[in-house]
Amino acid sequence: MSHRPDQVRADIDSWPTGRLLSVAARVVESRFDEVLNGLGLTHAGLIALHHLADGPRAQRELATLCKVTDQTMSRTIERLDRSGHVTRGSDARDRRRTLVEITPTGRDVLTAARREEQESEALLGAVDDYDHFRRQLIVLIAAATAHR
Amino acid sequence: MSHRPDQVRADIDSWPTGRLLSVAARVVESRFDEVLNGLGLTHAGLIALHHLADGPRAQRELATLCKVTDQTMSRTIERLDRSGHVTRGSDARDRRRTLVEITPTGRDVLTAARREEQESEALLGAVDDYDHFRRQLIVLIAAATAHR
DNA sequence: GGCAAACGCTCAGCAGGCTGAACAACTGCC
DNA sequence: GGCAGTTGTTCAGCCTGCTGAGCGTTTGCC
Repeated sequence: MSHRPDQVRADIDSWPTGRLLSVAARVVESRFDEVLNGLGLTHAGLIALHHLADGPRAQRELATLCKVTDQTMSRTIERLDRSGHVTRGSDARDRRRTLVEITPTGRDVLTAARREEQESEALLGAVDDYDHFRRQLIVLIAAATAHR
Repeated sequence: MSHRPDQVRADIDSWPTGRLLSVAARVVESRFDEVLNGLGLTHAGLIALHHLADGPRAQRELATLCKVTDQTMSRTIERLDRSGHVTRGSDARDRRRTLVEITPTGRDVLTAARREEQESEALLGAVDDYDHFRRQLIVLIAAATAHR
């Protein structure tokens, strides 16, 4: 009862778009969890590593790039540090700053994760115009972060 | 440095789609936070109320509809109960079950939230084909939840 | 009737978002 | 030089996801 496919369908149609996005994000990301787990990484950690590939960065800079708050990034980096994927050191020029650098292990893990990422997103074949879909998401994020 | 628009753009282009979805969800939902706050509600609570509009439901049923785990729903309901938006009572036919029912206050708040929801999603004007975009999200969620 | 299995919910604990507040280090201006 | 303000990070605390485990109730089969 109340589980007939058409009813579930009608139901989800009435959801606010924000919620659709959030559910979609969860299901897509969860497909990748196993891989990440095997590598001792998390989604947030992976994104941070991604931004560290080109060289060390201050935490705040990383936070901005990853579009999260400084506080959230602080914890993410702490975990990456504990797991040996990055090292932290204070900036000699400005001792308020923490410079975060990817370790060789971190780099290996990043490479492996990137390789698997492609395949893991196979699910997205369900979307008819993948590139267009991604562009829409990017436009949306830009719109939201711009005029504010 | 490294904050030139084209560079930020190039950067985000390389993000995995799951992450784009998650960031988009956050920015869209955050636009609605103030309203929700004013009503003493949260996003999770609102979705639950939405599914309670047609009558009382068991918690597990609610969890399924909202696409979250039983445990997550348990806490959401607990908060809605504390804030007076729902009441909980055990099902006489099956005392394992908790029947959740929306209160008059809950109904008022739901109506108010729904009204504001429309306007709050104005941001989504940035997307060129809104309906198509939503359909893609729904297809994606369906694909992920189906063959599993 | 009785016992094992399934079911519905909660507790514990972790990760990842957020805000507000604290604190040390730097900057700027007098 | 010194003090006020800004900046970079962290601490505390909240909400929402998740998994794993526990506990009471119901079901089903002998």
